[in-house]
Amino acid sequence: MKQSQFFSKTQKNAPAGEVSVNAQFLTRGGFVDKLMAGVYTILPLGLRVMKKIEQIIREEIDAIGGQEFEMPALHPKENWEKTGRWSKMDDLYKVKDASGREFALGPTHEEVIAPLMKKFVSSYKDLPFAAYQFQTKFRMELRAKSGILRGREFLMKDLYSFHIAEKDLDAYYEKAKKAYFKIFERAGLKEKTYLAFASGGSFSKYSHEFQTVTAAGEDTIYICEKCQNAVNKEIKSETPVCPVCGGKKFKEEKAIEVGNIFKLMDKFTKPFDLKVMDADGKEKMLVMGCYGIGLSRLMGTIVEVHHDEKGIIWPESVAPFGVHLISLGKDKEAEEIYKNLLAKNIEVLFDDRDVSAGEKFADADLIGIPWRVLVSEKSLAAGGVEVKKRKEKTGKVVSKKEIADLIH
RNA sequence: CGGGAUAUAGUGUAAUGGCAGCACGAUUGCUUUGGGAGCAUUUAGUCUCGGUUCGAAUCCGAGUAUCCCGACCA
Repeated sequence: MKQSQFFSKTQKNAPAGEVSVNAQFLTRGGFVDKLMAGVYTILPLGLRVMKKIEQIIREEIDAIGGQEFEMPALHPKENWEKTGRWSKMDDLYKVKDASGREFALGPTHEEVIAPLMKKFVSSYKDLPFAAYQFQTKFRMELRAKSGILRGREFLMKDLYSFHIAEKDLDAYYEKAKKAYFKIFERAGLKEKTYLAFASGGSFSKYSHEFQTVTAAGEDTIYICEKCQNAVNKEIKSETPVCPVCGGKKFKEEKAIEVGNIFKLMDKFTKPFDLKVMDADGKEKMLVMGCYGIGLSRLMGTIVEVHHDEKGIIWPESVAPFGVHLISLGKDKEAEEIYKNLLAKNIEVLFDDRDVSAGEKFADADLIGIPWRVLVSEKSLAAGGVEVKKRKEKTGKVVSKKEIADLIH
């Protein structure tokens, strides 16, 4: 992609009052644009990152047998009344059409998938079953905050699993837990992400959150010094020792919840009477698990974790481009390198703009593409191009032919 | 939802009751190219509604929006 033709533009200053790091850099870099509090347009640069994250999640969820589908965002009121959440859930967006009929804008999709399963699952032989989607969710946050970390409309991956027996749910739950660790590892958050025990609601003792340690986090977690599992502050008083190893020493940290897995048991299968025939010829109520990851929140969290004073430092796995190619008055030579890199399936953002060198460097640092390849009078005289990693201070000159091998 | 702060051009700001100004950005042209360069050109604004006043960006009231703290948050 040539930067001169790219839709996104960078800004020198962040809007006044915007204090969160993710909002500042993502806005200035041209990744997102705020429409209103908690509601963001994802610009082309941001969408590239989101698609990378989405693909990582897709691969890992497919690997544990999830089947991708897509449910509507607009839900009939009746389904939400059936589960009691129409009146109980206070962050539910409710909309009315001209005839006065009411709908919910989906904050989550148990009310849609449970009745859906009734149509497709009729025997224990159909189980276990797991389905997931990437979908825009709506939650009426009274106080949207922290840039894209807590929005009113946001993209989420939600996975739901259905089982004939609790032990099957338990087994799948453990598989999902492992898949989640892989996802956060691949997204560049391995060192900072902890499994945290959280409130399990009315049916199970605990749910599990994946908490990434960052100062921008809204939650407080206590990390067990012995086994590195964590406990959310909300249950810390009733869980004074580590539920995994019994350890008593904890480190307190601010963290952001990047994922949550939950055993719902029959909470949503019951209202929809989701029963099937088991092998013993008796009808059984299904049990259910749900597993969520907020993609937009994950993108914001990655920025909170990976940045310096100049801008974002994307992990290679989620970077919008692999290489930022900068030409300083050497467009012809740069064009040739651009084409060669593209031919090798490397994603390149080619800064062919007619602006000063300083502006190009500042933008490259802000946007945060992992590799910078510079073509200039100086680099050509030294034998080729200068290649520099975003996270490193200095680069080195390599010949034009060596670039692709270096970058892989 | 409770509390606090703020609201002037795309962004940052000035004008405190008397001509809405500056900088950055954007635009067009020229020049320039190793850390946000220069000259010229064009562009665009007082959140909304009401009140006080000869006169309101400025004072008063209400509303709205945004940010922050808290509460809430499968």
